Amino acid sequence: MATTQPAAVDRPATIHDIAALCGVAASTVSRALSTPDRVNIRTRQRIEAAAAQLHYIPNSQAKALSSGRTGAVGVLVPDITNPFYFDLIRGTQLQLKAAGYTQLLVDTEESDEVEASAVEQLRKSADGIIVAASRLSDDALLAAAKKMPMVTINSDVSGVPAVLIDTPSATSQALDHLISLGHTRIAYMAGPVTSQSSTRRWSTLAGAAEERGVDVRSLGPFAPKKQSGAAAADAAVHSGVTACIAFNDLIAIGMLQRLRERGIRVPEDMSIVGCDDIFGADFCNPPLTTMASPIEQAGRVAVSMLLAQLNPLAGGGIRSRSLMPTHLTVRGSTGPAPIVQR
Amino acid sequence: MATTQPAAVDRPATIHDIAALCGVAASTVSRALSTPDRVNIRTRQRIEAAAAQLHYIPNSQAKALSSGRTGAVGVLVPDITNPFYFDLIRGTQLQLKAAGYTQLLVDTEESDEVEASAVEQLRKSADGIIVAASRLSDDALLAAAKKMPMVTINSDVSGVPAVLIDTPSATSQALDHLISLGHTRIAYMAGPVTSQSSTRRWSTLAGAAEERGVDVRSLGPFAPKKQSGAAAADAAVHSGVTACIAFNDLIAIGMLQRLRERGIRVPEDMSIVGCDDIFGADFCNPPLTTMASPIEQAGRVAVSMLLAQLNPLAGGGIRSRSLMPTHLTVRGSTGPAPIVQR
DNA sequence: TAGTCGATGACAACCGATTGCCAAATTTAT
DNA sequence: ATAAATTTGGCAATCGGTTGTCATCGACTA
Repeated sequence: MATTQPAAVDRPATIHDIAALCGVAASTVSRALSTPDRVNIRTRQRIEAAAAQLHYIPNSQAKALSSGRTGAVGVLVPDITNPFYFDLIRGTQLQLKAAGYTQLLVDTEESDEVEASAVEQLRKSADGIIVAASRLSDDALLAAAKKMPMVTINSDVSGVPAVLIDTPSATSQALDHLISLGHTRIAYMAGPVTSQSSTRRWSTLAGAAEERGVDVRSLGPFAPKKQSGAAAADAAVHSGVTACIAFNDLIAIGMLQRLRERGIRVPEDMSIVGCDDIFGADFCNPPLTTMASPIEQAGRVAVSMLLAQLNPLAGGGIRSRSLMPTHLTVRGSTGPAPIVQR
Repeated sequence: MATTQPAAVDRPATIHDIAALCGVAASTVSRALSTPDRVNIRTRQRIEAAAAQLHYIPNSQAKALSSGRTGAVGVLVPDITNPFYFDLIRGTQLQLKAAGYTQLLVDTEESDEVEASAVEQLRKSADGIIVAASRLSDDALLAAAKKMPMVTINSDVSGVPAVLIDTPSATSQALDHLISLGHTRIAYMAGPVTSQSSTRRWSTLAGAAEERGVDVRSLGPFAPKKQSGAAAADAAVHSGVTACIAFNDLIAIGMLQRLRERGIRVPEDMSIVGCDDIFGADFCNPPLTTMASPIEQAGRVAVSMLLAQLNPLAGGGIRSRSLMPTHLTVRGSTGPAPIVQR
């Protein structure tokens, strides 16, 4: 067998090999594979058979170079090791894969400069980008979005399609939850100053607190890492509040650890609310009351929105905003306010 | 100013634009940028200035196509959402970035087929790959390694460079730890059957148990996910052991949760040892005794080994094996064996 | 039977770089 | 001053596809 096979060296097959094997031009092979209707069904079948026989795998570089489309989408996150992004990444990965795209994951290290250079880099090597929790200014983001298709997650900039996770509304729920437990002196443990989510959440919280007539102050900012929790815990204790709403679960969990070290009981002496319901929030000690949202779904939606931008053919107007619902998940880290006020 | 600038449209600049601006050939620009010595220092400076002025960014696709080198390295992990891989990924990412490479992260979904096809795919689009916790057979892995530069993590296949995390030796430590606490009936909660780490660890453990004359049995296999912990916990309880060594922390943490639900106290009624010291192992309830190793460093080492393969120029023989030390971290999930034997 | 049209496939330019080869320019040696 | 040895820079092929243009062919219409 295999008498027809001319020179099956070890080098991967190209469309030229297929063309030679079938006695047609390379362009015909290209069309047969990408625009099947443009080619006679019988030649197409011959070509497909030859392709299979030679284990043909298209060279994505070459394809990208000549067509201008790379088949890749960049996904930028500030910190890969932050569990919050795991599900997000998984969501984008699954959805991109289903659509035949490749995911280029980039860790921007919580830095606006790294993020900007990554965007610039990706401009050549990706068809579009998804930017989670951008640290860029609104203007920079808008400028970037004009240069290449983009969807942001948790950045609300007019003119830039976005998936927003509705933590502000959940924050109000959290506040009501704490108020109903008798807390009146509450702290918000803020995230990075460059984080839009943090500032948005604080403004919502401050407004809600005023309406309800309770004392809510902002402490921080704190880096969104578990280690920052120690400083946050100390700040909270020192400020005399009885409950805290943390920027995210990482900080909240760090606080839990620190408070335990200091012998301060949660929730008896201090209630803690986190945000994101990350891996670990359900099994820490005590389990964390937190604001949960469908993160993986947020990733999928972001991909859908981006792909709609890339292939405008399919009907349906392009959504430019998508709000993901968020709800409060009550666990063991919140409880009645201590009776003895200090 | 900018009178010389001919047609600075919005399209990114190419070497041809630079060439035109400097009045030299495109090839000279290419050389000036990649082989500076091959070009007169004065023209080089002019070219560099022009490049900066035009915000030139080389097109990686084109570069890859003509040079054969992509400047990218594929990193394959079975499950992105498994916290164990976070630090690994971060390690590879940092080291690759430092060397000017791009990381292509792929989630192989715990499937050998997905893994195989990813390897095939990456053959064109990456210069080399790093495969963590491969689910491929030894033969398949060896065959793949012959086709392209590769470093595995936790796969011990002769002929394939590998970084091995020395959990077997730590497993013996864990066993001794449990024995010293008085345990004599111990279970190993096995991971996936296709996981080499799991089988290697079990054989080490079985050998050590025989030497020491204690009863260690293998239960499972269990998927390396937190949900599997429930089944694992029930199996352990049913088998009548007083201590368990779990394939990884995910299973161990899942067991902790399940045991708590069933009212079985840890460590009073049952001791649990995990493996990997993942995010969460220190703050679960009780904190998990586990086997820790420098995962991020493992990622860095894997990258170094791969880059040594890619650029054999630099002196120093290529290491083909690297063993990462592991140690037992004792926390609250292990304690003395219950006095009343059932 | 002549004329028209759609389907099909081949040719060739092109994407943006790299690189082998050669010629011109410059330096050095004689 | 001339020849030889080096630099230095340009031409053109190449990587592996995509895509616009055009010739060919058969079928259908008039």
